[in-house]
Amino acid sequence: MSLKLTEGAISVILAGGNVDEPVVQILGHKKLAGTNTGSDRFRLLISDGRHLNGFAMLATQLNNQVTSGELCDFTVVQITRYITSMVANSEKGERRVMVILDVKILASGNEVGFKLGNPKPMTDGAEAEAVGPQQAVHNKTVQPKPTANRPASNVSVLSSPGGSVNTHPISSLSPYQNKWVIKARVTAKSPVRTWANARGEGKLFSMDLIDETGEIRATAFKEQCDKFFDMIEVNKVYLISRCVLKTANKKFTNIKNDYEMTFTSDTQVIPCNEDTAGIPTLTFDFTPISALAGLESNAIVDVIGVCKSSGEVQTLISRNTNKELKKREVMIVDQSNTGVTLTLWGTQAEDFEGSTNPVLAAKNVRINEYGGGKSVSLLQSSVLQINPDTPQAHKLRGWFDSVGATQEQENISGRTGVAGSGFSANWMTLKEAQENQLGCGDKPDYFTSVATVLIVRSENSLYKACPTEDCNKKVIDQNNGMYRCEKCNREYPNFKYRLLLSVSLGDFSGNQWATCFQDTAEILLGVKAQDLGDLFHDDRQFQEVFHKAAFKTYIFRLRAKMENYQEENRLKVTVTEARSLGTMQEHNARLITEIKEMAGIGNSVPYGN
DNA sequence: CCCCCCCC
Repeated sequence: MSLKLTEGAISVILAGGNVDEPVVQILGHKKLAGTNTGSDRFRLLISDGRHLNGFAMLATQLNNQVTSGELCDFTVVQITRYITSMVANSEKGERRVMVILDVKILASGNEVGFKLGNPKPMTDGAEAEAVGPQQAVHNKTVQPKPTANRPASNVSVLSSPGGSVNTHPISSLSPYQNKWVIKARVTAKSPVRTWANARGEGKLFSMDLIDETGEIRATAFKEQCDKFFDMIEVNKVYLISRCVLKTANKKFTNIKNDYEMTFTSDTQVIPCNEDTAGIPTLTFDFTPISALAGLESNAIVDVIGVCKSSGEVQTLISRNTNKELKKREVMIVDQSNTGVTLTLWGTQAEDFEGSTNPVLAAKNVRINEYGGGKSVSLLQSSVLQINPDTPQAHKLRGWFDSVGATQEQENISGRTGVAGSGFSANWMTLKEAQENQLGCGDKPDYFTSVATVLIVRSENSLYKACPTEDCNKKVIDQNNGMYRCEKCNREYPNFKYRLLLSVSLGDFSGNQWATCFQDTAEILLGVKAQDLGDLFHDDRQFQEVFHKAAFKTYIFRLRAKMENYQEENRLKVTVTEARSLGTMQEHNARLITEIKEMAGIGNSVPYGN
């Protein structure tokens, strides 16, 4: 193998010229740390044997080749793909930066072991020497300098005489300079969303942009939202300039960039229909479905799988917003021979057609844990592609048609715990539930306890509710034979009895007050709410029902949420299910399994499997 | 200037 470097390549490239697949030697690298993992960048010192270039940026997808040592000092590589771009530099105006997109290693650094040739740093003289026709062309397409008195709307930094523009890599954008134009593809676009809070109200949409060097999120508020929403289309390429850059809050995004852009009244967006092949489309970093089980809840991942089955659209009411939600759960499977439930929301759920077993590729889905199983759920910021035309999707299709369709997959979304009961894992004693900070997050936590009913409060346990189906609002007795429902805003001649029962539950570790609504209260009391209401006039019989309910033991499914009541945090617990303990044999079998798991004895499998 | 992303 020849180790001949492409002498003179660096001066041509830095002058704006093109050199096909130059061979260079790596003589050093420097890590430019980002603020989060995944946003680190490496700057390489490269030599063509004649000149050194200390401003060769490595595309982030090649970072692992530096960290693995593959691109260590003295390594000789062929640069198979690169771009250059002008970046502002405070001392020297602009400088051309080379971004290395792909390399082929020709000889490892250890193998070579020394510096080839006698490369010298590039000087302005050297650059001038290399100026050719290309450089002359590029000099003519430099953007006009913004001036204070120029009308902003009719002179565009994007309209240059030759029709071509110098564009800047997304990876070079920062709040410290605003004279840039990016050429970027929209990979995701949010719907318009409105907000209203203490600081005001408005509307916005946001989009994700990528080019060969990186990605960034951009948001358009209010007027800009109206102005650009219809124009911006997913998968199209645009020339974008004059946005404001600010530090991205990593809490709200998984875009790998320390900054994000905000559109301003000055912002220009021009569709770009030419030379867009070099601008990448959305890239995925798929996690095999089998690996999802080992990841933490709330982690954001990309997944790809074939839809093996899909459920019906379900309608539910959000506990937080009281808004109606539509969701559809589909089972996707992949070559790891594992399946996971993927949850679609809204119109995506309604429009979904699963009967043809489409391949689904989803970017930025969130891992959820429910009942010991893991599932993935689309978020507003997720991207779902159905039957994408990619090699990976075709391979998956081939696997599914030949093997996957007929084979049984392990389902990591299946719940552990008592088989077929709908009960889930997360067994806890009452004390553990109190000590494990359950319900301290945004969402309630669910747990399961075996506990005994100690006290059942009869006071205020029964109330007269609106007779309308689905309205359980307490009615006001008008004392004229009519009952008023404030929620329905009307009076009825009748009502129905509803239960809202406070019970103290106890186990060996402690006790906990909990609330039972209609269904669970009827189970604990052993009577229907209506029948209990009919007994109301007979206090002895009425109280007897409550006495009989005490000292019975159940498997309780409990929902826990920490609430602040009179400046004190207290755990509010609701009974969502109360089940018979079953036979002692069944109960003991579960306990024995738990003990084995705790002690690490044998190949114990979750109870019920 | 948003930052909600849902349910069992």
